[in-house]
Amino acid sequence: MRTVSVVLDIQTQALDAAYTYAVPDDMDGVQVGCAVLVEFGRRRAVGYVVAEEGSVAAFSDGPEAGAPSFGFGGSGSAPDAPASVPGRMCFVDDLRGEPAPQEKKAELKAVLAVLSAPYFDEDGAALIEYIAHTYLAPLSSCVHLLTPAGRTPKVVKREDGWELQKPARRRKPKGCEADTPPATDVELARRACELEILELTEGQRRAFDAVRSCVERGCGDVAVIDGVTGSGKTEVYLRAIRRSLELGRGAIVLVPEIALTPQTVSRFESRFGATVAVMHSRMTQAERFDQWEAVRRGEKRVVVGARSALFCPVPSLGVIVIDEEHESTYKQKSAPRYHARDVAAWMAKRHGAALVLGSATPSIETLCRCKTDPSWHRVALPERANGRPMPEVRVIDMAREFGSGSRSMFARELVADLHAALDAGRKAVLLLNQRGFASFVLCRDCGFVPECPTCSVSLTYHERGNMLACHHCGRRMPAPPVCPACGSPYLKKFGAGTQRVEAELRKLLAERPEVRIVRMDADTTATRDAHARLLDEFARPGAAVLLGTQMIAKGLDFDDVVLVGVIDADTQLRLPDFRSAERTFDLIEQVAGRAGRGAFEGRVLVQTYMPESCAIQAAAAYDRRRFLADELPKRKLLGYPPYVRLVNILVWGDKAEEVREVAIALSARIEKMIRDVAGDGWTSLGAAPCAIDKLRGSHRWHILIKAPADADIAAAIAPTIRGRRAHKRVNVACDVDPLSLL
DNA sequence: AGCACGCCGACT
DNA sequence: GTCGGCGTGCTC
Repeated sequence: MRTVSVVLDIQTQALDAAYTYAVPDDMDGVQVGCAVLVEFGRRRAVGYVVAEEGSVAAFSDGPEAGAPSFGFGGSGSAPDAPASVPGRMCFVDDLRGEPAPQEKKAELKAVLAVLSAPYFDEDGAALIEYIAHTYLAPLSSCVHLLTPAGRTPKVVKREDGWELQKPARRRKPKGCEADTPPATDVELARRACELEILELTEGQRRAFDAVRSCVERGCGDVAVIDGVTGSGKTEVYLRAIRRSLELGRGAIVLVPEIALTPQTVSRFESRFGATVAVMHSRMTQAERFDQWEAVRRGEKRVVVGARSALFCPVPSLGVIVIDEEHESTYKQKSAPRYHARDVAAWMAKRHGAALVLGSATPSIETLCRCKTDPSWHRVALPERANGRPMPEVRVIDMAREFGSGSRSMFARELVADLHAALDAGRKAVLLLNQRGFASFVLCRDCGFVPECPTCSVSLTYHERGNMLACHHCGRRMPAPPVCPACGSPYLKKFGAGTQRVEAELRKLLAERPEVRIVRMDADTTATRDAHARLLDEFARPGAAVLLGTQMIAKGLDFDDVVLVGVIDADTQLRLPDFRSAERTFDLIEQVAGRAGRGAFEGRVLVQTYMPESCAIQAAAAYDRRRFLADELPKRKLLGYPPYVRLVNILVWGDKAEEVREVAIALSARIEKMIRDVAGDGWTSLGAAPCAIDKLRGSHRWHILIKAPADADIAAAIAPTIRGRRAHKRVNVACDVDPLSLL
């Protein structure tokens, strides 16, 4: 009898294993990747076929002494069990060590119906298993990475039982179906090649050679293009994709969500035409599904999108490009907490594809990997493609500025340069890391600072509507006229946000009504096409100032920007995070790259109260070596990546006391695991409340673990995490290689 | 998650 | 005497 492993589409930690079902002899179409309807207990559920039962052994880690195996074999979730035999059904009775009657094995339920064509193949199933294993994530959350959002069948409970809801049949996207057969990859490559009119620079040629040999070798090599802003990395990506198409293979390009502007997308479309599929969060589910379908059918061979585009079903994948590789948007902040760069590296190996990572500021982890892993190759592009020099960066000591009598948030030098740029009819970009008007409000009489009632962070004052807003949960409330604690009328707004800088800027430029001031932050880009509209507004000929948060730091390419001002470089630097110096360095280098891209010389002014800090000094000198010489010994001394790996175990729930108890108990088990099995180089910092210990009403604790850089984290931690009994009201999740510890 | 089973308090 | 609270366990 044929059997299959099925991951149930029921979102709970307790059901996080594959279950085995029988396939009736007369049922057709049950394949890996299909959604199926099954009976589970006395309910019905949708599940996804992840393996033919006979092949389960291939997924299993292989039983090790005392450790439960993990994989699609089911039963792996049973704690402290003798190792199960791969590929054999293993009931809980067996695991308890009782002499269970073998006949129980026959009691398999049957698949009731096939609900869909396959969403993924064996490679996809292996990818699901890899992500679930590596990041200790629930299997069903990993399955949904490969499944088109909102287009999968569901069962819902009704009074009269369980009802199946199939997604509505989608009308054919207008026209363009049968009339012209899609061009072959080779033909697409030929057309793209004709559009390669620009001569590559020496650096681009070297980078392309390195990338091309990775593509041609087809063994999952990684090329890191370490190229300054404006060095022409995109042209290298375009040619890498063309080369991949020549070999009959498709491509995936990941960009940070915010870079998914028409500007970026049109670069790819003008080179590869209608074969480009675009995926981003502002699209409707139906639009995404149409793209997903076209990719799956092989009609579109190049996918450009944000993190989740990595899982688009591109047949015969030849190259994956990740632009701005250092960006933290590539790490998912909810389960499965995967890092697109690391998953892409695995996929490249599996598919015999190449991985191309590009950045002006590669992450320290990536730079380090290039030194230790022979399949990771770094190529430098130290010069801009147009031969222009990098703009001069000047650091302005704001304490000294204040000391000499200036009370403005703009240093005198910045004001002078701004007027000069605008006089010449050119443009300026001002960067500020804080949206809203003021970062917090403080009572001058009693020191009270209004906090979000559900998030334990201070509220940000927004001038629009005189509101206080929580930037974590989005809650908004009217700003109180007097101190809620003591009734004092002296509520002072501290710190400057984009709204306040905009107001100051309008005052400063009151004599110049013709100068356009465009503010770009999460508040002004909330609507669907706001991002593109604001950029168009800024791009119009003539003097203009673009004022925004980090979202303006990357990707902008306007020839007539001659001045970049960083209003407060310290906001990042002061965060209690071991990566804050690296982020500050990256931010300054990235934003500096917006200036002087065209024929005009650019200039960058960085305002700071910490002018001596190495991150700022080194960034101003474009001297990464100097930054690393300062930063790496600190990381080593304090025990942070890249010298160790981190795992952050998150514990949260509604009841503070229950969360605390679970966290402390779990911490004890972790410490026991470290003593008994993990060995040297592992440490646990114990259970502690999170820095933001309340978020959206949920109380949060965490356990930070440090492991040796070469440790097999999943293997060591899985028994403790997967093997624990799920608590009703307290959730536990793992964040492997976390980017944020808040 | 959802459903059953099971063991202790106030009520048609 | 039963109805019903939710604590515990199980679902291929």
